[in-house]
Amino acid sequence: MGADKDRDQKRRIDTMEELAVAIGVSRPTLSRYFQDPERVSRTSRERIAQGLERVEYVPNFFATRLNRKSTGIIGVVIPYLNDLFFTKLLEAIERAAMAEGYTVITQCSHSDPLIEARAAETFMSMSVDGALVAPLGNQSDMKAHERLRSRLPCVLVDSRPKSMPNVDFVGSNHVQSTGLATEYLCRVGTPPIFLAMPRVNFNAMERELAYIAKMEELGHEPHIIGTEVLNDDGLFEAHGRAVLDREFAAGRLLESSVLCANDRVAIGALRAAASHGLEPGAKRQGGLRIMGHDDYPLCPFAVPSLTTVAQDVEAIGRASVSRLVKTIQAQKNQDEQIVKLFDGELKVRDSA
Amino acid sequence: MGADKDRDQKRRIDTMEELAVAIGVSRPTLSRYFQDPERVSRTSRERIAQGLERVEYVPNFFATRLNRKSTGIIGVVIPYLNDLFFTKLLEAIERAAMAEGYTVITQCSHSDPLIEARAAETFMSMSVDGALVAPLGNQSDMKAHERLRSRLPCVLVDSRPKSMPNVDFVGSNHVQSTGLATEYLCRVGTPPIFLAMPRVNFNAMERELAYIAKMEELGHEPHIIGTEVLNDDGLFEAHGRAVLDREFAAGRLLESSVLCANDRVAIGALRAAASHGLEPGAKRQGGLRIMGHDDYPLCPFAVPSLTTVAQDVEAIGRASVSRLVKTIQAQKNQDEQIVKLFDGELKVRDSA
DNA sequence: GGTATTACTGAACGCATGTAAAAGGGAGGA
DNA sequence: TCCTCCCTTTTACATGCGTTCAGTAATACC
Repeated sequence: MGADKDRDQKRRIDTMEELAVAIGVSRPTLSRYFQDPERVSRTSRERIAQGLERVEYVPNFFATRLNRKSTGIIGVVIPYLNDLFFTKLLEAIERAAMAEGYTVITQCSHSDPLIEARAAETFMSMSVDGALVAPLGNQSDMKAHERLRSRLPCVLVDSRPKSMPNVDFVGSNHVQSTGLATEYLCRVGTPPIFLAMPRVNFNAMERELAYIAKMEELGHEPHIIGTEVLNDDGLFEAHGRAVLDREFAAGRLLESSVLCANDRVAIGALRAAASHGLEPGAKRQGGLRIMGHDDYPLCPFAVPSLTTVAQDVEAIGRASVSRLVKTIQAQKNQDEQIVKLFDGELKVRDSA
Repeated sequence: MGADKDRDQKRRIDTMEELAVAIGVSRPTLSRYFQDPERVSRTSRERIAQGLERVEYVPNFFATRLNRKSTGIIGVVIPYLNDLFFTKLLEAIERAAMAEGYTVITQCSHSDPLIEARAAETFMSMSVDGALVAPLGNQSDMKAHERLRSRLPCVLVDSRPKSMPNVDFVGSNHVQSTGLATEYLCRVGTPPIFLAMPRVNFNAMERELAYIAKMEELGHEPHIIGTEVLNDDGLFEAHGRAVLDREFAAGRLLESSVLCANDRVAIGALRAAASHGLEPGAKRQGGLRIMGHDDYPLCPFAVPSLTTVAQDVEAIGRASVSRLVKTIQAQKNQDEQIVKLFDGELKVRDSA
């Protein structure tokens, strides 16, 4: 009977005040209990625990946050969702933040600077303890970013606008990773040309420059294609396919090494190669090779499987949260800026 | 000068009270202005607007929500992020909700019933106006779902647990879509076998059953493989590859039509086919065919490009928001339950 | 047994805003 | 000029809970 009553319909209680009279302790005692059960005596603790079994009560999120010095919330801004790189990053961030005891509120910019700026406003109005920002890129509203930074601890993730050089940053070492890829391709075949992506973010430029630097270091002539916008849907895959379709149709690059700015571009490139009857791969000495960057989750399942250089997304997520939490707990903004770059790791598969 | 001052450092104001004295109107007038500028006189309106130009002020999110009848927030629960289907759904939902003037708070279950239940708790404690729930599946904590439903308007999206039959639901008509795919494959080649996915959610079962029904309707013997869990990473692609690797290695299914439970499984299947030197496609009459379900964004870029049946994700997102908003505005829960299913659309490409 | 110390509790106040009711103020009509 | 009506503003109270601090009970010590 009692068990049935428990299971079926507990008495619903809306405020801590009601709960206090229902259990027979004072409201402040309950407040302390919810923040940390150790802060009340053992007897009260047990009494409250038993009381909570018999009722249905959820503390009001807004009321609890309103009057606290720390809201326990971390805000995350990401540019868009339809990319498995960002979703992996987000999952890593959420796991790390959860482990540290923070609540994560994510806002997606949907590639729109206005929405990104509004997300910053939202976080300020929520008094989040800190923010992790993967910025849109050149189009970002820098004033909004600055306001956010002036109010609360911020860490940039993945991409770092040149216009905000003295902010904490966690991302990939593109000089190393792109250099590694370039070097690998030079070693196993002809020096690569670089299939760029439209310069929507700063990583795009960084990788281009890293490619050029490594090529010159190795004594080769750099050659870049695909910086122009060819398709309007904004899909990286469609871009890669369009660029290589054009080249292959003109009889160019049929025996080249092609280093793509990222894996999604490379997947489009693979598609174009297949359409033209080409089989990119390490097996054919001197023939067409296609390589990506990032280690997108689908790489092992591409046809042929895509050789790439992996970003350590998990580590980037963890490190960014770790740094942010440290800054938050230090109260004031740390004096020295931190820039943490993770090296890429070669993933040799079939395509190069 | 004045412009410079504006641009550089506006006076920062923390509370509405301060703002009121700074501008010279009463605080409640400001409150009404922020909710709807039309609710104050034109003179006050202009005065406030001018005043806001000169200061930096963000209303406190928690305080504004605390004492309102409606928080203007819609909560969204999705099972995991590393799937472009859900990210597309989420984008559609966010766009639609934004257009309706709602703020969206998304919580990801990370495939964990505990986290899913906690997300429900969070939404209750935030007094969200309503919730859109894409449930985890069989493992979901049904009691948590029920509590959520008893407190606020809910609409299930994408997947509907059998244990909650009388809740509003918006999703795909799998009987129609899977039937369409089955029929198509029967028409252009040999009757398909069905490559299932582990039965993590209810759509998996629905599609299996729809396949069986259509096969029997057409007078063919249904044949299902891949219901067992073969790999531990939980990736659909790896599952599809593992199942077909095994079959092909045993010399089975080399000339069959294979209908995959979803596109990610199919992408793994394509990978397995390539590994065994097979070229699935409509071009070879009577030969191996592979077809998916969903129209995952990468389908056109697969090698060969993947024939599939598209779910209208955009429509599902819009309809779910629309229904939820309607329920919210009707105050009380609507009497009649609504189930809205969208038909799938055939996307014929190269693989089948 | 008495006193000093500690641990815990609860009354009172504060938080930043929403909101209903009362006061104000201006226009229009007599 | 005065009064009424309508709209706006203001006053006052409400929201649900964090937090401080004085008071009290419990414990330790002599």
